[in-house]
Amino acid sequence: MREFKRKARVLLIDDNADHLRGVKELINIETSYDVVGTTTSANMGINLVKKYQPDLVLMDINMPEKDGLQAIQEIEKLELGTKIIALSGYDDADLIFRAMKIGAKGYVLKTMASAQLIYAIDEVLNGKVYLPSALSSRFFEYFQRTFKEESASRSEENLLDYLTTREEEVLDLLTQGNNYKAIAAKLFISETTVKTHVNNIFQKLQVNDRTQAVLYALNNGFANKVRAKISA
Amino acid sequence: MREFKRKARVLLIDDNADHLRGVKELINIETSYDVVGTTTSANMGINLVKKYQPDLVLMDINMPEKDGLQAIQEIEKLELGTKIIALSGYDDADLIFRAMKIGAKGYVLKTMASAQLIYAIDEVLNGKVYLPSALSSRFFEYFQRTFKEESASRSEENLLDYLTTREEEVLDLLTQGNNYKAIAAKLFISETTVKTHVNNIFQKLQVNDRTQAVLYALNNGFANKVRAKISA
DNA sequence: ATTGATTTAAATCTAAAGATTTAGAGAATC
DNA sequence: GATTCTCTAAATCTTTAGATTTAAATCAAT
Repeated sequence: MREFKRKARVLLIDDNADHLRGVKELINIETSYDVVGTTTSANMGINLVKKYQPDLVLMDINMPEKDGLQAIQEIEKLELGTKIIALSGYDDADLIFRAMKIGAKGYVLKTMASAQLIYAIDEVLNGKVYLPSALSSRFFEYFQRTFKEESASRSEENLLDYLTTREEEVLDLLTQGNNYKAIAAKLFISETTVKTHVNNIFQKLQVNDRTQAVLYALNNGFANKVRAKISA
Repeated sequence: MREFKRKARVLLIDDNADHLRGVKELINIETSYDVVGTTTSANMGINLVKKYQPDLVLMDINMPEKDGLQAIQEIEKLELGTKIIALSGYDDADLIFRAMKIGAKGYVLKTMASAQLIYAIDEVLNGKVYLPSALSSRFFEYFQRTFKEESASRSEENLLDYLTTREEEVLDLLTQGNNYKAIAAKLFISETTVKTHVNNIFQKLQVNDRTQAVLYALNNGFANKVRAKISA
């Protein structure tokens, strides 16, 4: 599991100096990785990433000065392939979700056993994404809740269902920012016909103008609906 | 782990009759759960769910007749609180992602050890979401790839960055479907001023009308941007 | 102190959007 | 065969929307 061509280089960022020392010693004693730097400042950490280009960063995300999540995003923007494991005191689902969303390859609680942290480091350095099962469970619940609302609002009464296929085509072109002339050209019909369709769409969606129609469509899964029809 | 007030009721759906029998025996021998029904047809499975209202459904998602994912969605729509574990022969990231997205509480490969399946059933019946770590790794890679594109296009050149705060407020109201008059009223400024702002927004976003402006905003993380400022 | 950016505002004009009515042709339903 | 639905189209009219120019007040920064 833990064979590397060269010793993997690790950078530690944690505003708690005690915890920082503890993790550093843990890595030095229990693994063959090199701790190339430690810092209690997120901003300094970003500079050290640029300087040392470590393979892995352990990032505390509960820091007062700068948000650790923001720091992760900035490191990701550098596109150095730096792998990041978020360290946190909280198993808050929203935090976990946001960390993973912006590209963290792992998320470990500070209260977890040292072996858990080392295992996570090993896995991530081996190119995997690792979340302890207790946390991945949290993540998935949050994930499903997030996507549930979409399908829930879609299951109620979706005014989009009343549209005819032609009206769907017109609305699709509306959601791409086309005006009457462009829609007429693309559908090979007259501009007045397009106006008729658009007005009917407004009636059915109970809106007053194209912007509202487009917003309704986007907020009620129109794109998914159209793509589903195309792929079916 | 495996204490229930009443014996949990399980329904098996798998077009492979042999596999179906095998899983049924496995559950009968190794667990205390009741297999209340088995079927090789997805449509029949949905009917059986309505009839028996099982606690858990094991759903094969690689069936010829009907797509297992679609069947999962239909069961979810019934809102009976039925927990579903997807069974599949493939560890395809897209399949895993889609299954979890529509509400599957687990995803287990047919090639996995029996113990793995039983563990997944236990966990899910205990209210958890369970993905074997090999598969959750796949899931997360897919998840991050999906969200990466968003932040990537955001990191390039985001024309939204050139907007002034007032212009952001106006655009925010545009993305809610307001016309000039409504925006003027909400910002306590004249309609002509709003027009000026809107025209400046068009220039900066390089678009021709409000619909395109709204679409640009939504496709480039405008909502997130505004909310971030508010919460900061 | 002056420059530059932002916010405000008005006037004017053209173009586009939206509302409403009417209507014919074809397909599907009953 | 009659009816309903969909797609097509035009005419007319009113209302927004959008382009362009000009300009005053405010404010931050050099």
